[in-house]
Amino acid sequence: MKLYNTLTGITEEFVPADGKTVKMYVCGVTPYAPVHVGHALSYVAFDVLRRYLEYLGYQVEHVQNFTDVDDKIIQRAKDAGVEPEALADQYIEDFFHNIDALNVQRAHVYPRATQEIEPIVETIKGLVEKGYAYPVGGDVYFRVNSSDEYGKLSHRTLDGMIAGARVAVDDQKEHPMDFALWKGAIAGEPAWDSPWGPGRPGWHIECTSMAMTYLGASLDIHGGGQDLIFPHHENEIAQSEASTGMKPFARYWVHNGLLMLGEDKMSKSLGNLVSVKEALEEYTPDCLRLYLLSSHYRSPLHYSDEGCAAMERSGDRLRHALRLDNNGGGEPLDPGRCEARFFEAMDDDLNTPRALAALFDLAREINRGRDAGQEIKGCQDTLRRLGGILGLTFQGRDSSGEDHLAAKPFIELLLSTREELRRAKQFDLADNIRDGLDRQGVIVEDTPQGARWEYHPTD
RNA sequence: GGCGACGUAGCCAAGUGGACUAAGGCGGAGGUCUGCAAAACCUCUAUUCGGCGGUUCGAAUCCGCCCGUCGCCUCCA
Repeated sequence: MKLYNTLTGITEEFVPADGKTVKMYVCGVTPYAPVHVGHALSYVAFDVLRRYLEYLGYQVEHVQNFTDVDDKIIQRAKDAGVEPEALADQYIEDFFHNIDALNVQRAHVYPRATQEIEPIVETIKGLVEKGYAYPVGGDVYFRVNSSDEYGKLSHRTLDGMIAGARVAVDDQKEHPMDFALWKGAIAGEPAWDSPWGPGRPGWHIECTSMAMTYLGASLDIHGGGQDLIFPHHENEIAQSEASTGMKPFARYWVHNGLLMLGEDKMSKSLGNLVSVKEALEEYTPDCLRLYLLSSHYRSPLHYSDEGCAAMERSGDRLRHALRLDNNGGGEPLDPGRCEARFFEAMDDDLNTPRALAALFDLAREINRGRDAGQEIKGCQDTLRRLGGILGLTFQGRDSSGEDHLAAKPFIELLLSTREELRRAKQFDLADNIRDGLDRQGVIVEDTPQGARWEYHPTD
């Protein structure tokens, strides 16, 4: 398949270094707030990438970290009067709960920065010994000038960055762009021992260390949101390549576009976010996936209720095509053309909008084939299989909640009365019951198997 | 200020030089089904791709300028 590589700026044929095992590291969250739909966009995109690579026959080794020590966690924990570790635990649990609900396959390893301090310190030690980093005042900084390739991922130069004039001046640092590998301890904050005194890891070094610990010195794919390209991933490259002397640290850098809410990107720091939990209260997991996959993974996507609601209906369309039964035993319908279009789209830098279009066309052909009396079973199996590569479950809204509705026996009593009235051709009275229920939020639909109803609270 | 992305139907969104006389979804309009509805299905729904120039036999697709939107340069998926 072809993948766009941020490092080279072009779409390249992707093949893992050893031809069969894909080492994939995806940047995880800093757990101090509920996981939001923007995170979901990223993890669903990489989930689809992984599922597709596995479908192609590769074995994927998937590692995703938690940055469980950082300024924001410490601050939030202080505000909430809990230990930073407890706060992180709470949001890691939230992360798993919601990401599982979205049918995202779990990574094989989820290292946590706080549990990897030893290898992190070792990595920093090595960088200091080789002259790529220097300790000063309890901190350790990476010497940005030690690499003439610094800026190769984000495609910018040190001069250009400084011209931005938003670089904080710090007299301790040799160069304004030097970044912290180790931060000296501040009283009352979590700290670990190190050769430079007590402190904690900087933001970027943990990923370098954990990626190497669990996947080795060279990764096939390193992923994350586009907002991580600079400085996070740029710094990771600098550290990692300096540390091992091996280039490239990651062969393919894959970045997803950012989710927008209103005029800005959805982000924890701006506070304009919709949590996955909130979204799942309104929409099915398939609906959210369809929505997140309806635009290309590298494009920005605007989140909206209207958009999600539209996707719920399009999801119904796919589900319905799978529910149909054969209507006569005619010629089997051939899914080949749609299937080929699906794979062609997926091969082309994971073009999920086009892949979805192929799925919708397949659904239409199933509907048409059924009406024409053709054998549709094979096409339905294909639709289910291809949808599975996109992580779709084809599960509709769970209607079991209605069992708990206190009014259920009364509704069913009214409906059986209505059924008798209909049989007696007393349609005015029957329609009265239907309209009356409708006003209470109970939607009645007649089917060959009898009346179906659904409760939609009217708020 | 520097770097980058984008602007396609009422809305979302593919397509990036020639079978595009522009996918797909939502919405809308007709139809089938139904006692009537609903749901579902089927059909139709952009002579045109932000604007103006240019290159080319040929441009939504390449180049230039203009207008507009967004991202990164600071924590962020």
